[in-house]
Amino acid sequence: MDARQARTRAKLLEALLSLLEREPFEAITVRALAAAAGVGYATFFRHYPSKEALLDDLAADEIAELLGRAMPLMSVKDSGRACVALFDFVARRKALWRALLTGGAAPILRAQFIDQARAIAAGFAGPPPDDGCPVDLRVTFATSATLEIIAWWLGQDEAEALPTERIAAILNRLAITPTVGQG
Amino acid sequence: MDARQARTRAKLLEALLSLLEREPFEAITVRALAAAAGVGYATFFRHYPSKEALLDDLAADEIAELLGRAMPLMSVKDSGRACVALFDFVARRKALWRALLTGGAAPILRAQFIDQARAIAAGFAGPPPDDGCPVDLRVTFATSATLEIIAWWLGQDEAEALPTERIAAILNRLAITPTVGQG
Amino acid sequence: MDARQARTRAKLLEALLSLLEREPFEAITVRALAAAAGVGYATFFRHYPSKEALLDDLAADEIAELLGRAMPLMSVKDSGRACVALFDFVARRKALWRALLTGGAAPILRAQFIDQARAIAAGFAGPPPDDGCPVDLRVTFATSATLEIIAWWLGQDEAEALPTERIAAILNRLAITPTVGQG
Amino acid sequence: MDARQARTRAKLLEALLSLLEREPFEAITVRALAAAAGVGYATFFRHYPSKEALLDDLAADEIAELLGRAMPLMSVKDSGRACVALFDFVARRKALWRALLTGGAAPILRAQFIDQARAIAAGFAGPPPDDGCPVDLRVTFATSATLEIIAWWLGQDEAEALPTERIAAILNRLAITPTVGQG
DNA sequence: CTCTAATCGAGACGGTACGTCGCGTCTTACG
DNA sequence: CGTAAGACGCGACGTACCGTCTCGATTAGAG
Repeated sequence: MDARQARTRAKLLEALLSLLEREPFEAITVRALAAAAGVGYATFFRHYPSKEALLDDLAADEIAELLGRAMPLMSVKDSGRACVALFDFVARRKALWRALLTGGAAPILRAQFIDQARAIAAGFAGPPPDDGCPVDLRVTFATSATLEIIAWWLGQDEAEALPTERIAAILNRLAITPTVGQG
Repeated sequence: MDARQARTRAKLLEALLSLLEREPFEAITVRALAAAAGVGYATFFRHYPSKEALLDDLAADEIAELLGRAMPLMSVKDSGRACVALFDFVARRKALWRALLTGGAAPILRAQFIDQARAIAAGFAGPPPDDGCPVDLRVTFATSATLEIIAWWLGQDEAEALPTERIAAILNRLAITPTVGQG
Repeated sequence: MDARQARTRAKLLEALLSLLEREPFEAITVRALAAAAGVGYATFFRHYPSKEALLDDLAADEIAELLGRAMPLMSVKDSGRACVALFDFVARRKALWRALLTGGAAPILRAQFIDQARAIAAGFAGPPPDDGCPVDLRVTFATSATLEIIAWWLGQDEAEALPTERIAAILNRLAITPTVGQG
Repeated sequence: MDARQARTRAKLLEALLSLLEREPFEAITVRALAAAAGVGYATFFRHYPSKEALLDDLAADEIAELLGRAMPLMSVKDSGRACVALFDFVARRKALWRALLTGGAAPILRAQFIDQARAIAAGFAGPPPDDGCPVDLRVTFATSATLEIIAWWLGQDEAEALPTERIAAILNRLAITPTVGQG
């Protein structure tokens, strides 16, 4: 791949990331994006068909990194550690994740998240415990619930927000255990 | 209140309802709405500041009716019956609820739903069991999870979709019991 | 005629007059007019088909009064006195005449003025000196030129404006004498 | 400058010119203009802030050409020739000038005309004969009177209209001589 | 002095044009 | 000769007035 292409893509991703911390995704125009990236307006469309596609790209990276931190620790008996790792990661990039989970960005992020989660779930060898709940629903539920809890936490007042261990424990109890364990 | 106003409002609500069954909310323009309602374009804005506000109104009605069916049956020991009632209601208005839970309509519906759920939760006398999970998060989680599961169910292929009792049971186990009970 | 009607008409005329001193005619909406007159919006249309018609009414009164002052003094040998009377009258209602001669009000006023001038000219018995200039053009020219000079005078800075005798003399020389006399 | 811009501007001017021959300026909407020019509606505003500005542009061209024909012939002793040239020019574009001198277009045209006339007057070296009439008023009067006489002539019935030499002579006598000469 | 009809206020309504904004395509001028 | 800059067509937005209309609530002026 052309080095210039890679550079442009990187600049666009970075620009989106920086704009997202200042205004909601819906309010970001392609023109602003191109300007912030120091790139011609038409050039944007040579790389992405829409700003949604760019966000999708950004979300893929971000989520992959998040899951890369949390999933290795995940196991039936010790999912709690994974949850703590997850919140530690999110806590370090609050502004970005707040932007990703609110407004117009949320559906795209959600879809990406579910896709990646599904891919990982498919990788697990063992047959899921059959309690009548389809695997697809398990994944959807766990993912959505996780995002929901993260979003709620990010929306709280900075001062009185729950510490990461506490919120991680809640996440584990409400979203992870019921879908991973035997129910 | 002027009888004309009430008539116009009703026509607008009905028009939105009918358009929602054909196209996603984002794709519905105010002009199309006004035309479908047989109402002047400017008249729309005399009643609602935006199509979102109209949707909010519609959602409020719809959710109030849904909760009116399900909540009376709700109790700690027998929330299952409420879940079945809920899915029976949704099943009867599949097209509409599909529209409400997908695309741009979802956030508005979600917010309405959480508001109404919070109001109901506030009505419950007894202090919630303190397991470290704030009431606000309980409500948010239960509501989101419920909507998530409904949305998943509506998204399934008609042919192989789970029967309402089965999906209701799953809803009860994943979303209701963990937040209502002692955890 | 109903006393209420007369009262409403008077209130509308007065309202227009007062609004004209604050904003140009084009910027005055029928709604503002009705409000300023303390009259229902629809009521306006029960009296005048448009704000132009109301202005026409107002202009007719105003011009009739102006001509009533100036014309009696008019004669071939002593038109100068008439011109002074004319400017004295205008000077006393500067704000109004400024409004009438600027912006959207001007054409209507002009038309009224020419009509009334033509009517008066028709009343003069003697055949006009035939120098090849049609009477209609004489009247149009004299009227327009008069209004033009008045408008210019009203547009001048208050401080350095010409005294009425001076401007009256100019009016007499440029507009009146050439059309009344033998040329 | 971009060739497209020039092309668009030309198309807009031409469109206005052609529409003016069919309907009064006030009745021409920006939408109709854009459509007649074969140009997008929003594109209009990329070139002119309002239809008035476009008319101003058109008027500037038209008046410059008119004055270009008439002024070179102008001199104290032989202004008559200039008047004839002026009416010859106007006669050749009757429809357009009728449109320019009636209705909403008139004030704009008048202002343009006075501006250009003032510029030309300022170019004349010699000090004006001081008869107590300010130069500014001279110019305003001569210009207005000229336009007035042209407008009257254009408004006459085609059949019985005065020949150009006759109306030119009248113009010279009523408007030009009194302001250029010693009065 | 009453009663009946004209007149009024209030304001909802269907229209139409406005000027703005963002999109995604396509032309052009420049390096 | 390719590429960024940006002009363009499109279409929805929300605003502002327009003039029509339907209400009741007054209020003349005729009987």
